[in-house]
Amino acid sequence: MARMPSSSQAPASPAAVRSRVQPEVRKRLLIDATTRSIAQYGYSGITIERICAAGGVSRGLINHHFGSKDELLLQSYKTLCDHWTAYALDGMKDMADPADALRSCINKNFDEAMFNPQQLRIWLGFWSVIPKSPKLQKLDRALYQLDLKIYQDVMERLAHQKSLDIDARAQSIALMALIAGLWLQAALDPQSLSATQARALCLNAVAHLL
Amino acid sequence: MARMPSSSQAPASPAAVRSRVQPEVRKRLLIDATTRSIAQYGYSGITIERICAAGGVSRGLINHHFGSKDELLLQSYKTLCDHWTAYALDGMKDMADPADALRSCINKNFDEAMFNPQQLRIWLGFWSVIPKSPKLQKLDRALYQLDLKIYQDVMERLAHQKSLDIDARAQSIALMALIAGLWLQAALDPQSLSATQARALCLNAVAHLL
Amino acid sequence: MARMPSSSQAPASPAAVRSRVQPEVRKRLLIDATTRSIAQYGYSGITIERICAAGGVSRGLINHHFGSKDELLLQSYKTLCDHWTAYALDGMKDMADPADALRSCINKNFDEAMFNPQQLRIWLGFWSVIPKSPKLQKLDRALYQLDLKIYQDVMERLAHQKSLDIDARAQSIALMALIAGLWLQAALDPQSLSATQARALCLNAVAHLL
Amino acid sequence: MARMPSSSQAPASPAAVRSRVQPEVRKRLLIDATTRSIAQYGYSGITIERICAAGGVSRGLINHHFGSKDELLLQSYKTLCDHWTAYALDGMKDMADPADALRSCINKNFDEAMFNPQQLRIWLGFWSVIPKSPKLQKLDRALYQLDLKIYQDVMERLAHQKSLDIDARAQSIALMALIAGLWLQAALDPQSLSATQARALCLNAVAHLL
DNA sequence: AATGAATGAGTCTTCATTCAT
DNA sequence: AATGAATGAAGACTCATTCAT
Repeated sequence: MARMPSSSQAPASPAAVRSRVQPEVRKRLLIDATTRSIAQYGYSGITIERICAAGGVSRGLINHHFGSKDELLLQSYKTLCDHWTAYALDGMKDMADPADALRSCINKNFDEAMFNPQQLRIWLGFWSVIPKSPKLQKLDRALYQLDLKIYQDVMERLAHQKSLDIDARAQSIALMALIAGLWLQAALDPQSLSATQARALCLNAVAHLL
Repeated sequence: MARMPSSSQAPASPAAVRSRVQPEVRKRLLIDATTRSIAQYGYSGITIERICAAGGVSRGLINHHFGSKDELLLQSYKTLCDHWTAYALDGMKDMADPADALRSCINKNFDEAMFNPQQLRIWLGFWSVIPKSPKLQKLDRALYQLDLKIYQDVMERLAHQKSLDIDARAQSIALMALIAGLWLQAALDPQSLSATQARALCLNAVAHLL
Repeated sequence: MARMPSSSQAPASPAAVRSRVQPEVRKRLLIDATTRSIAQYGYSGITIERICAAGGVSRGLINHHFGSKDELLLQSYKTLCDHWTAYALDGMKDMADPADALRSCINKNFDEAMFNPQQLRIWLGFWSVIPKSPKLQKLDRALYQLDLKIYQDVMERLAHQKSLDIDARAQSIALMALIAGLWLQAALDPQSLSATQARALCLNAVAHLL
Repeated sequence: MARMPSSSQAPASPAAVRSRVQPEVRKRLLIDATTRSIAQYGYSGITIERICAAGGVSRGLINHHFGSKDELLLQSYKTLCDHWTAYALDGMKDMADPADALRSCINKNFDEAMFNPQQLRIWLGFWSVIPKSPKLQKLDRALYQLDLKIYQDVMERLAHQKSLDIDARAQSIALMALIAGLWLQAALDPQSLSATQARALCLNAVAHLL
């Protein structure tokens, strides 16, 4: 099963060595260091210096590979979205039963990899700057539409199977908002909401479909 | 009817005059300028200079009255929460019918004063820094518990009235998460969600109670 | 007689005191520190830090008063041009005899205040960036046209007085180019050219008019 | 198309290949790229990256061949001076008539190859850093003395031929300053001075010798 | 010889804060 | 109480140079 946040290891070496790797590998490492830094310091607490320290590389490397901090952040959000997409779609195809698919979808939102304060605060951090960044906005919108399509498809299959007359689109928007709201609450106050509880609330919200 | 964002007036004075007013009045003005600035520039885009410009006062006044930018932000969030609380509670007492009360509660979340991109982005801005600020966290937690209590009470009254056997607390958490998720979505992509649509989704979620 | 480069004194105080002066006074001081720094370090050797050190103020003050280093440089060149204009025009009006006026004009180009390596290198420094800066270009062009007009007027008066048939404009352009070339040579290799020698060459070039 | 018998020519490959050429060839290429870059970006706008891009080689090559950027610049100025010297002397020997020689000398300063904004700004760029670089200073001084000698010789021959009593050295210094001043003016404001006009001014300045 | 990834010192700029007036 | 000049720490970015490949 796919593990979402690849947030790997610490720098390890004291950076004394001038290790030389493929640009793509370096970029991945820096993107990873970025998301880890957001989790650690908060979105507004990240600096080039901190990210590079987290990645165990020198300060100049971000500009070398990304040109600017903004571009790194953009790429990081893109990667985050891509990972989530791959993760959410993962295993959906095999499921013949739409009910299973819907349950699977919901469950993924609340498994350990996703539903933990660190990960959720990464999302929250990006969300807060989306309104001011057209590029991030575009990425977010695409992600939303993709997710919406997935939920809507599943729900339509379910409705058809059970001969229910529902507005699959509206229900999907509601379910996604519910999930987002639970993520948000968990990011703001992890104590107030367990993964089990959150998952149950979602499943209950679509109980009439299952 | 209560108007939430008191976003009132322009500097008014010719700015050349060193107008000397009551500290409390100045504080209110600065807090107001702060929320307006967040709406305009985004949370990470606010600076002392911009806030003071928005308030039509000089750069030194914030530290004079609040001691620090952080304290101003804290007071601003407190004011935002207080306003919301007063607003949400407003008119609740008069309602004998719990169904009316619940509908009123929900409606307030999506009226013009609240459910507009500017206002929602103010909330989003504060949310993003809550995980890193214990003081903001505390305020937010209190607000959440208060809101939760209100919803729970109403739901319990409803359940009793209609002899329904529900978990009022769980339902309240779910409803609040749904509302928060809809706010978030509207903040991220105002085009994707109308107030009418959002309100309908919430009312539908509690349809079994009404 | 006007003293061109007001290049005054060193910081004097250890900057421990937070001296507070009128913005205009501060701006003058910073502009003065700028030209002195160009003389000392060369145009490409000036930094915000060096200029502020030369002015005995903190690093942030330039941006406070000028907004950017570029703007400071622009203002500095403007001041340099204005000073030169005032200086060159100074005393011209009183001279009834155009021959005296021309001699005076020439002499000013080679008196101690102007014709010294430090001062000439300031001009050279600015010249080198004029081709890349439209704003500096504009200032320079205006200065050139003004100077040209002055020389041309004097020469026309001279020609009229002596009933000579000359192209005053062409002669003026040539004289100005000769002066500029001598300035340049003195800036590049002060040893190779004395003020006396340079002055004599110019006077010789217009001997037929005097 | 028939394949030409490979005459072991330089590949001129599609740039993807790591073409390996004689060091001297590479140096020439880099020096050429340097002057072109100064013309394009201005002296203060040149970077190792830009120069290498202009030369179509990788970033590391300058330090590989020249050791430092400063050394490259020094070599570039040397080359510029050498070219000028060869160019100015070129054809001088054949001229029996010193008047022709002087006219030729002057004309070369204002032909298309030299008297164009790009070329003149290259000179201006170097001039601006000469005061701060002893090595460049030395090169410049040598060039000046050489040029001076040439002009002086020609003028002495002319004076002898026409039995004129002139200070050939002083006249040469003046002529060179006039030329330099015209170059400078054309570099600062190309619109203000045509080659024809500039040439005429110089010829007029030595009319008494011709 | 050639490449370009990596480094880190240097620079401009931003901005919260201080404080003389 | 109010102003805004002054400070200086912190940040992003530039860029010559180094060096593994």
